[in-house]
Amino acid sequence: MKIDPADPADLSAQIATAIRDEIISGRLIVDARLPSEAELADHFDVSRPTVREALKRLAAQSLIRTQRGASGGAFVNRISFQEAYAQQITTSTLLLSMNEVSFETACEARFALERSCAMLSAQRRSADHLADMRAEIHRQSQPGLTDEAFCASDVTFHRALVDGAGNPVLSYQLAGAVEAMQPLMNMITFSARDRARIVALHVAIADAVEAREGGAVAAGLTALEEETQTLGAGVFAARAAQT
Amino acid sequence: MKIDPADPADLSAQIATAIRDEIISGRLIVDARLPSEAELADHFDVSRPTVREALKRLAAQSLIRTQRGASGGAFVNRISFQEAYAQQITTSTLLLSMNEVSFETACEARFALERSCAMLSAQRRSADHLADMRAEIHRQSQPGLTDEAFCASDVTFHRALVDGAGNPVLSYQLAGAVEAMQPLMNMITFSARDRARIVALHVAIADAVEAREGGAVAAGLTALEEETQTLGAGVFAARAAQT
DNA sequence: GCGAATCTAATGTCAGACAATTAGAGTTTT
DNA sequence: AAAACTCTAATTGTCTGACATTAGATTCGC
Repeated sequence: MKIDPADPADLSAQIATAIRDEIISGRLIVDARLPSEAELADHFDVSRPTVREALKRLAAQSLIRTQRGASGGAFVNRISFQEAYAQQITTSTLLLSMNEVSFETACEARFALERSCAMLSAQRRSADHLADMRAEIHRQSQPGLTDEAFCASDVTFHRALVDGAGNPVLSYQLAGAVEAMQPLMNMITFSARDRARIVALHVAIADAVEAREGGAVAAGLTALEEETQTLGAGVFAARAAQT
Repeated sequence: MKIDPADPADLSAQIATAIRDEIISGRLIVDARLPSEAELADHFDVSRPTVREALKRLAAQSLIRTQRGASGGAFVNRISFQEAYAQQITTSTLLLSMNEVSFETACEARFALERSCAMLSAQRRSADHLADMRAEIHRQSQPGLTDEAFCASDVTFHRALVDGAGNPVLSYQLAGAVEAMQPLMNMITFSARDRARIVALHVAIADAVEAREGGAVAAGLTALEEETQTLGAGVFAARAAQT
């Protein structure tokens, strides 16, 4: 591991970067134990609090985990799909909410990405995936559902569709795209007629998945995108008029 | 902001979570200044080093930035697309390298996602995007190129294709998919004949983009996926035989 | 009025100490 | 001999207090 001269950057940031590079390059493998905080402090010629700040940075990215007690320490963490999901969703959500990304752009990206699962999901989906989709459709059809619950069910429906492709990498990448849209979707008020149209499209998609017709699934998603864009445009216009 | 009782979790982790929730929920908006470390320490009834560890966790996720000097402090950071790219690539790369994701699965996901840009990129690409693609094709055709340089050029080619869709959210999501594949691609040794085939497919894709034929772009990507899968399977078989 | 020196508030870093936790060795008991 | 218990040592978690560094704000001098 390299040392750090008198840089303008924080020492803890430099140390974190140095260790992160060791992990990414593979020189520190999964479950390897890092030197103790005291040893790291000695090696980098800094104090223990500074080393600790560096380690917390890495812990925030799920790159390491720490364990107390004798033979404890910091260990290189095998990042799980679940942890990666969570980080991706946090980053994507904030990126969208902080950068004035238009509803149109976000929506377009989301459906374009989801269509990439259409073929695979139609081919590979299990009965469980289909049952999940049908269950969510049933839930969405209940009257008296709040808009938030409707959106949440919508997300679950689409997650089932994506997971049907049976490719965990694809599921991971799409988690960010689908979930990050939820705050934007939550701004929409769904009338009964809107919901009926959306549920009808969901039914069409589920039918296509059941029939293993990938092209029809993609077409259904495209129709759903148009519907969603129309709804979003309405909300956008109303908000602009209000201002 | 809520306080934290005697939890099993680290105090710094709890504090980081509390502040992160404030940011995600929008109660702390972009460029808002957090209380000083001393004030936070007082509020949460912990010491300043503990508060600092919490803030470093947030800084590692680009949620805040800090500034020294009078009227300095920690500010809610507007996460940029560039920062989000970097985080996504780091997470995706580690996820793939640490979880024994098969080349086949990663490759399938990558091309499935990239095909989602085919239509949009064919419709919207500028002359610049096309020129970038042509330039990379030219570079890839040079003899004596190292495998690493060939892969790097390949990534640049595909980034140009993706950026051609003119949707920053799409570009962000795909950055992880395309870049995370690079370590896996670097394990492949490309023979002259392999390169010729790949370059020919790149030419076909570029031609289709130039002609604004989205279907042909998607078909080209599918052909490229097959070629890549064949190459990857060869490497995989050789490595298995070696063991 | 403008520039330079000073003040001040905040983060960055350090040193040393103690608390809490846990694995493992050693000891005692059955 | 095996099991249960105790003790020890190593390591992270936290606290206190201090000093260094930085950069905006203020004041003073001209």
